[in-house]
Amino acid sequence: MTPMPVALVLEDEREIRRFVCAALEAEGWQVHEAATLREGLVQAATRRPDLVIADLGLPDGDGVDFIRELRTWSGAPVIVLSARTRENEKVAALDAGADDYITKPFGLAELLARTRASLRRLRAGKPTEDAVVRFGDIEVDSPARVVRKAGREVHLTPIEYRLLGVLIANAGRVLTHPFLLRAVWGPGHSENTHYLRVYMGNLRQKLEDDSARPRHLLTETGVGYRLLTDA
Amino acid sequence: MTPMPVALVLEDEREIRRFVCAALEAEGWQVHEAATLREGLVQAATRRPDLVIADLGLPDGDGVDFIRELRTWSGAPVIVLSARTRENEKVAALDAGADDYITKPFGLAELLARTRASLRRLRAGKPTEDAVVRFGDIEVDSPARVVRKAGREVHLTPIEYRLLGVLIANAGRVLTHPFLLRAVWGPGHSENTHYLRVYMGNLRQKLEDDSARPRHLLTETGVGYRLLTDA
DNA sequence: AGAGGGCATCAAGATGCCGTAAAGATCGCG
DNA sequence: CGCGATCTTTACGGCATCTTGATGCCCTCT
Repeated sequence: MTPMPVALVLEDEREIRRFVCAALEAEGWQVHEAATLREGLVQAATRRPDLVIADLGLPDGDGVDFIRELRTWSGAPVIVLSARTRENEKVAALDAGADDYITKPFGLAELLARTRASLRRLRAGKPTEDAVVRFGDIEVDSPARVVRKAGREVHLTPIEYRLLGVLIANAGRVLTHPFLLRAVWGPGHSENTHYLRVYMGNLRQKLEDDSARPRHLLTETGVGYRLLTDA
Repeated sequence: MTPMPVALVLEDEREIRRFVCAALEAEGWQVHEAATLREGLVQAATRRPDLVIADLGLPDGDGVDFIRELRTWSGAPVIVLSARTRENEKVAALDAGADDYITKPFGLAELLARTRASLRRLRAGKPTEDAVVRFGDIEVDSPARVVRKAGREVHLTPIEYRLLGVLIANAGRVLTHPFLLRAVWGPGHSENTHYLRVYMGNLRQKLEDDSARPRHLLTETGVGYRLLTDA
């Protein structure tokens, strides 16, 4: 992967596909293309991409199925391209294992920024486990179960801490409401979205400088939340 | 430790136990004995041995569990005695934190050689783990098994002392209820959270200035307890 | 401009955990 | 066999946390 990262672009509209491919190639990616779900799976299996960019609306099937299938054997990051109109499809895709999403129409800068983020996350691997995680002036000491902000210790309740832990374990990814609810409250509570609003509010209150304008604990309207560790 | 090193022999078969103890005493060790896992943990906590020799097959549990529990608060070298020749048993014991492994039947010479090696390593390696721990006006003298507050000696019962020992060994980090219960009462008592409330209460009564507003023995509601040594 | 959905914040119950005291049960020891 | 120390268990008041509902803002669509 190190010499030349490999990307797979799965998109049926020829024009968009060319645009995305050109942008990635200019950034130093080796790009492969596919226009159908079926071809996408074949390409993914043969090319072993380090990154997949996939449209959801494909002629021969749902992009969500593609992701679910891919996830059975590959951990490569998947960025979803989606039209704004289908909000719940976005959620389904993220729940199926997508890492990020971009709403059409999108700009070049945004696309490249997200690919870089995905790649960075992949390279970092997972030395994130039980070490000390830092972002901004925040410090999460997992072995000690202690959180500090600007050196001063911050007390978190059990649920607050668990929620933060899930966000950290998936830093940079967009996590859907149902995913977070299942992860923190367990199966069966996958709908009380209001819990999340309250507890994300608490976390912001305790960790962000300006809880009204968060820099790390971000809201993805209609979809979920995301922790940004580099900002 | 220099005057007379302390050893703990954990072995259920009376004959072997006597044999090992006699050998160690002849070598200048002060020896304590235990025949069960539970008693072993109690002895280890109260005697603070410099060396532990443990059988794997105990009437009330697996010796591997003993090692794992011991390792949560003590770094003393552990030599395992075992009739089990299987490779994975050995690996399990060493993974749990054992330092050496002797297969039964074994000769006196071999046993003594290994104990000497342990002792040598102990003397050389660590300039004695901080024998005396201080926080606030409290002073815990581990080798002497004595606790003082503001110079005056405080009497602790065995359980109180063991609980304090585990907290000190993991100072600064939050210890969950099950963890503390296993470490102090042994495996199988991991649910009686109320024990902890009672004994933390006792410790606070004896050690804190204002037991209602503790400065060192802190509670993490819904999670566990932790000892703050700098405050 | 108005309606509606999603979000943030606040604040009041409801819940379950925690601390304290004190009464049994157990053990070691003389 | 009895006594004291320690451990275990029970009971209960108080409090941290969780849950739930109400309110207002912002954005989007009609």
